[in-house]
Amino acid sequence: MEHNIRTYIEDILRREIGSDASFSVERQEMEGRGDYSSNIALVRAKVERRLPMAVAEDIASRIKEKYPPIFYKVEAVAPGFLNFYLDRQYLLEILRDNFMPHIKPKLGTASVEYISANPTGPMHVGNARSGPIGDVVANLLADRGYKVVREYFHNDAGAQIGRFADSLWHWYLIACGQESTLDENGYQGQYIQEMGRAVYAKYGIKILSKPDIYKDRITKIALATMLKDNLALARRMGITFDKVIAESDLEVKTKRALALLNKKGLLTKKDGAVWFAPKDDNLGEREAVVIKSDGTYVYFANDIAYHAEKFKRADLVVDELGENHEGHVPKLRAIADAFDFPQKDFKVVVHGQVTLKKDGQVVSMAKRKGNFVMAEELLDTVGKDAFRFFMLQYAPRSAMTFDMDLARAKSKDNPVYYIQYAYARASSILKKAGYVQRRKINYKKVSWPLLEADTELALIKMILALPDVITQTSEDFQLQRMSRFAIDFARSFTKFYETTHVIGGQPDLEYARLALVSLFRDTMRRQCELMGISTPESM
RNA sequence: GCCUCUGUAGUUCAAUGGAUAGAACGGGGGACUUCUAAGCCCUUAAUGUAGGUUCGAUUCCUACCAGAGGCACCA
Repeated sequence: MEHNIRTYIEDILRREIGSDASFSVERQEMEGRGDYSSNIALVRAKVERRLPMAVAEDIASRIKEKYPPIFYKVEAVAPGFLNFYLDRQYLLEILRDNFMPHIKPKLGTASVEYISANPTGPMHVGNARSGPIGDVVANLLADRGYKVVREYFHNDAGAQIGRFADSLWHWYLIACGQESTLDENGYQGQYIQEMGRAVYAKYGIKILSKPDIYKDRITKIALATMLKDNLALARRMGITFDKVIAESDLEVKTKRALALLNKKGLLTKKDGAVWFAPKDDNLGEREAVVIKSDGTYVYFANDIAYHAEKFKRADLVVDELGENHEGHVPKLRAIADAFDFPQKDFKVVVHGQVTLKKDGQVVSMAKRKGNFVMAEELLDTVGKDAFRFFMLQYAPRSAMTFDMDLARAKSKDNPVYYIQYAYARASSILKKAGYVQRRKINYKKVSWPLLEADTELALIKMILALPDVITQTSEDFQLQRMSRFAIDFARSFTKFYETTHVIGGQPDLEYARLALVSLFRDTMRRQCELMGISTPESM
């Protein structure tokens, strides 16, 4: 394991209190609050029936006594906070420690499903938000020690697809110059009209009289094309899937999964249909039809099969969904119960809606209506890095508003460039000193104690804080923590850069500073890799 | 109607019940001839409303107001 200062302080405090009291330890950046602080005394005051300050002072003096080499100052501050100031020597020690090889624990297999866009139209921005989120979750889990399987579910079956097939046929008829009216629930986007024309261009009117054969055939081709496009688009976002599961291939597994549920008594018949009805459950919230009265499966039935399979082969299952599927989550959880998969290992990440503004207007994004902004358009406009970073800046669950025109005009304002710029500057210094490719800094030969300036120590503290940021984020999936930390980290380096000249001067000091620059660069690269953002050597 | 989520500077977003609510963009001002000015420094400005719990609330509870999503033999 990497060194985690925050949890280390937590451990110290826990030992001091000797109970499982809940309290927090957090990193501080504000002047006068130490490097880390805790509210432990405020929490304990109630239990011990003493004044918070008294408790704080008490703990402070005990810790100072017991751990003199770690903290150069531990202070109690009104109304009862405990502020820890880390000793410089101790910091440098951990820094050296971090150069030792770390053994990653083996945590088993994690399945992460994301994007899974419906193939009935091009991927829109709301869908695409799933990409960077799911991908970074996968990266974090891999970093933590899971063997990660990235999955994409291709919804190419069911009633919605039937509707799509009818619509496609309709637009083909129109292209042929035939009379035809589109069902009111039909698809009417630009893209499907083009597809209809493309079918006409390919077959002419030859297939007009054989809808029973060709409707199905052209739909299959259309769906396959859509899948291919979506995966290609994902690749442009820097995402490659290990597994693509097609709903239409699931039939056997679905039958088997339902049989198993039936054996467990979790299926009931009602109104001629078969329902999934988990018992121990408060209400019909989770009840859902799995087999329609006409004998066909609904999507949910296939989802049961798919999840049953995931629960079998993975130790951790993550679903990344849009908020419009949030109502589906209790049912998914019921599936986990049905297949005896622990709820704590089944994580559902929900991302909020993306509202788009274009020409000052809010654009609604309904696939059937066809008025949506395609992810591709956005990706073309801002590029992969800005796209990913933009999506990662906000808490996944939060709704976000996105101004297309602003994106076009101001993609340069994206903080991702601030980060990359800091990285490029660091690279530039190292290159100038001759250290990028051929020669590497030998961290073991660095006189670290020569680094004394506040800007240098601040940078070191951030380097040492990263493991904690990664750990926390891999647990709660609040991805904005990563991107925000990266911005702060870049700022910290920029401050150092602005105040300190690295090259030149006393050789040992120069070497130590070069080492710091190199370390910053390594650390930043790791972060960018986790976020899937490129690190150009120059800009 | 029922359920879920969201209301924070002009705008887009942060803040495990904590200290002086942070950034970015925008607005206003400024410095610098060194390794990259996509940079730096200063400044401007906010918790929807009304109660409640608490030593302490943007965070928890209640009501209200405003917005989004879900409540199909759709996906």
